[in-house]
Amino acid sequence: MGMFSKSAEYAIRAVFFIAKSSYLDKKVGIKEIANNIDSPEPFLGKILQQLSRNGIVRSSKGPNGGFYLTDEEMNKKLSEVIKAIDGDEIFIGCAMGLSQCSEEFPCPLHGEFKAVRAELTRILNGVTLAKFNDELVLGQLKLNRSKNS
Amino acid sequence: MGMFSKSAEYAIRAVFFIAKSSYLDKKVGIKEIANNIDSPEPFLGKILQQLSRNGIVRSSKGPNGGFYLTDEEMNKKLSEVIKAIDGDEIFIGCAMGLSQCSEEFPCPLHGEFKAVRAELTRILNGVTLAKFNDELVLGQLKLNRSKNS
DNA sequence: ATAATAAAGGACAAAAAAGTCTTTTAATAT
DNA sequence: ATATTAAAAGACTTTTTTGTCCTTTATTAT
Ligand code: FES
Ligand code: FES
Repeated sequence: MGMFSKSAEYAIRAVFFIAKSSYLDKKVGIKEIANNIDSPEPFLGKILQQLSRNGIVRSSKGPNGGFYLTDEEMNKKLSEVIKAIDGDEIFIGCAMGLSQCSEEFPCPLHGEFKAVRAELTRILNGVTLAKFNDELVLGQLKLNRSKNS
Repeated sequence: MGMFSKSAEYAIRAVFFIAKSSYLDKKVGIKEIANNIDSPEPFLGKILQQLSRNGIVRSSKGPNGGFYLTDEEMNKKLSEVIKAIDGDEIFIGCAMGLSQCSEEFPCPLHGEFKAVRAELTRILNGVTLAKFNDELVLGQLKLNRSKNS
């Protein structure tokens, strides 16, 4: 695996896609999101449920329903998305898996890994869901590796 | 999960323990390692097999056998340990799981995540298996969170 | 009111990761 | 040579993650 779980990866791609759509004042359904971010549709549904329950995205049912963000969600941080799906272990856990990361009884990697985690946290706190809307609309950034889009 | 898989976490703790033992000119068996790093004994056996096949640690069978490092392995980098167990996805993979990380068609997080990965790589390349032997012998660093050490 | 739509929820299924157990192979001490 | 020791190897089980499918609930358009 990479840095995050598969679920979290789908979640990241999905929220940016929803952000871009909401920026263009469009709600989007699971199917459209899945097609645009290369994720299995029903599995993505489960992930969106979690994000919705955690207040990361909003949803409405019925015709013309779908997922969207208000200004409130647009200002959420990417770190909150990760935490909603993967928990906060990556932000606070010990590099070599000791039951808790401790200053008093540090593991060998403690000093150096504090820095890595801090950098990761800084970056994920600095990225809002709205941050890349302009570039995404202009097509300068990608949420998939497909032929089209 | 944390940054690495459970297997990789056990591997990291194990190699540092073996390094410390070899530094004191002692071979160590699976049981002793498992007891000292809080890992399930048979599962650790599997991990040590992989490390052995990948040339990270050496082993000898029979009475007084066990795992140990020569000067050659003492100079291996922690990044090699991680790669032997988890592969190199964490060092080269796209933050949001696109099939490949690409400069030409970057994902929104590309710029910032390059930095995180570079920092991670720099640190794991900078740590040799021998690096913490003195501190481990002195008991200043821990490989478990148990009552006794 | 009714039909159509789309997310929510729950029950499953498949695959991967984590963990266990038993047998085999190699080394050494007697 | 033989018994003993300890890792290697392989088959297996359990748990977690990933993914699917079907039913229910809420919303909207007619
Ligand atoms: S104790 Fe291991 S990272 Fe802090
Ligand atoms: S394209 Fe995503 S990190 Fe490089």
